[in-house]
Amino acid sequence: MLRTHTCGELRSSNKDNTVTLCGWVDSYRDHGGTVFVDLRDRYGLTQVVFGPTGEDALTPIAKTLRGEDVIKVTGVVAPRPDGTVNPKLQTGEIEVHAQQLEILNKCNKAPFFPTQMDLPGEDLRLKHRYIDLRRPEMQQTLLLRSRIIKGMRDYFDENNFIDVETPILGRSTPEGARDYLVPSRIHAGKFFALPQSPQLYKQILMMAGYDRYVQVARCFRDEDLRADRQPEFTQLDMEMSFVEMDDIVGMIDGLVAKLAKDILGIDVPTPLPRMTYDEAMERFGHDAPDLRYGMELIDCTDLAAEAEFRVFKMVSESGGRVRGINAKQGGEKYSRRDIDKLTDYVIQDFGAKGMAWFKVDADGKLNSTIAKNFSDDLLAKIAERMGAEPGDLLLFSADEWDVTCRVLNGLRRRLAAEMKLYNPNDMNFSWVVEFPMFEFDSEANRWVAMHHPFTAPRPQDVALLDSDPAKARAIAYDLVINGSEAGGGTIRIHDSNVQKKVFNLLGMDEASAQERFGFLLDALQLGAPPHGGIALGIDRFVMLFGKLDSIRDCIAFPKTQKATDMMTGAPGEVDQKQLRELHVRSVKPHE
RNA sequence: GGCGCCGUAGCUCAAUUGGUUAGAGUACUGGACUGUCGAUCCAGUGGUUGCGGGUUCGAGUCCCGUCGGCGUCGCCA
Repeated sequence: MLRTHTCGELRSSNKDNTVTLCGWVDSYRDHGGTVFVDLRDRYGLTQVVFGPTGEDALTPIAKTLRGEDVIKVTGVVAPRPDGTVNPKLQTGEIEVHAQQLEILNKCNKAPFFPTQMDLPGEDLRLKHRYIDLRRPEMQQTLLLRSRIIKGMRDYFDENNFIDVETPILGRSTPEGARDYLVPSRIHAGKFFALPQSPQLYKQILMMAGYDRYVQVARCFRDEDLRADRQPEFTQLDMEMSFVEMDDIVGMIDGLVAKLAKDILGIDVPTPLPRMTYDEAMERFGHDAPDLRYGMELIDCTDLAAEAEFRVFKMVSESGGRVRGINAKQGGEKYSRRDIDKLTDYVIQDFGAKGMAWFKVDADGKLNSTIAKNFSDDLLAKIAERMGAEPGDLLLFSADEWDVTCRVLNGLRRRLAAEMKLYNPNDMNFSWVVEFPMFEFDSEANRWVAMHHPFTAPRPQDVALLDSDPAKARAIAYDLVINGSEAGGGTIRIHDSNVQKKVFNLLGMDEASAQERFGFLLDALQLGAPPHGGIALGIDRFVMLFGKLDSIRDCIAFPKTQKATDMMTGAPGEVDQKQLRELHVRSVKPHE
């Protein structure tokens, strides 16, 4: 090693030691006769002094040091003079009096500095990621990520899981997300796909007798990005045999409690609370509700039917729903202008046709531009149903059920954030269970699997696969943290006949099911144990445990919203020769 | 693909209703200084206002297009 210590470890007890430190110049203070340099590495900062007590010849060289130069300094540890101890630094009681200085690498014209107060734009941070990653905040996040992954690995190791790697080059399955494709050189015209998840491999491992499998698995989905979504992301993937839902959920309960304790120092009581999908949608309008605050959805469809107000009346008579939320004491905070903005928001983002609202007067009466379309008696009933008190703001969505869900979930989240209804440091863990097996895709005019096509229906719902697929519920469970889906899993189908039936329901005839998933159907008839599992989104765990707003801050080298790497410039052009070898011709758009 | 926000010095930002030579802080360069720790003081360098077009006597500012970053809807089994 070029160094004897890190920049975070010297204390008064090292007095008179001769030490060698290496690191980056965090800052320098040139006083003429004396030059102070704060030397930084990922362990901390140490003040190095060049001056009359050190080698005089060093001072002229020390004067040339600038931010982010990489240097090696040898010197003697000394207590700082009285009155110059820096309590902000862990090493603040000492300083190193330099005797030798070597500039290992000069930093010329840095586009920005890890030390600067106002962070530069994210594009610049991503382009020069090596500078951004020097920031203590980024280093803490990557350390947190490392600790979370180690905590997970240790936990599953203690529980007798085997870590098995699965292929990155696999077969494309048109179901689900868009695949990243890799052309095959050896097989002209054929392609591998990068895995959206190791789903089928881990099921096959169960059939192979590896009854407790775990993997930190990189997954790829070629879909549009969001603040919490990257095209390549990391899952803690696990699968168990001879289990029921409670076994998987209980195993994860234990993991969550351990991580919360070890990482955040909080006690999370287990078992974590569970709620069915239907209840979540009814009470919160979303399958991953944020339970850190109330403001639940309240149904007023029956009352709306009595109103003269055309929108309410028509919606309730045509099978739609009229639901609302009560923003407690929101009447003053939200002006008419603010409410107009909320209306634009729900129209623009969720396809709402409008938003009805009432403010609750000091005497408890509902007041709004639409109030004249309601009898006093009806207004009183609505107020009572909504638990209205003076000063409250009531917001309503009247539309088809799914629209009211989207609109009110959006409003609920936005208002809760704006009105600070929860402490951002609070952590809430829960399960949402019993998801529907299928959703009807009106564009494709067919059923699609809500989770994936290998999800087992509840035993009592198997008959519904034939009679009423919409009503069939899956043995599925999502882990929800603070209103985010942090993971999801299911018990899998282990009966080839049920699997064939589901494939059939999803519009696959026997031949194409055999073509795509024949290996699975075969395996399901050659000794398949009952099994199930779950995958946790590690990037999101880091986001939530680290209180970060962007998934990009949890990943060392993330992609931009347009799925590019600003540092390397990927994706990039390739030679014609490479394309020819791959039997691929590139056709640019508009040509 | 839709909607929205942003783009001015290396960096972070300002620039009145469209009006003179586009400013400040910081970084950088030179100088002063033996105890600072966001060091201080003096002086200086630094600009195709992302790019292209348009409106106007006049555009950083208004309009259209385009590129890039971000947010969001669709999408994400």
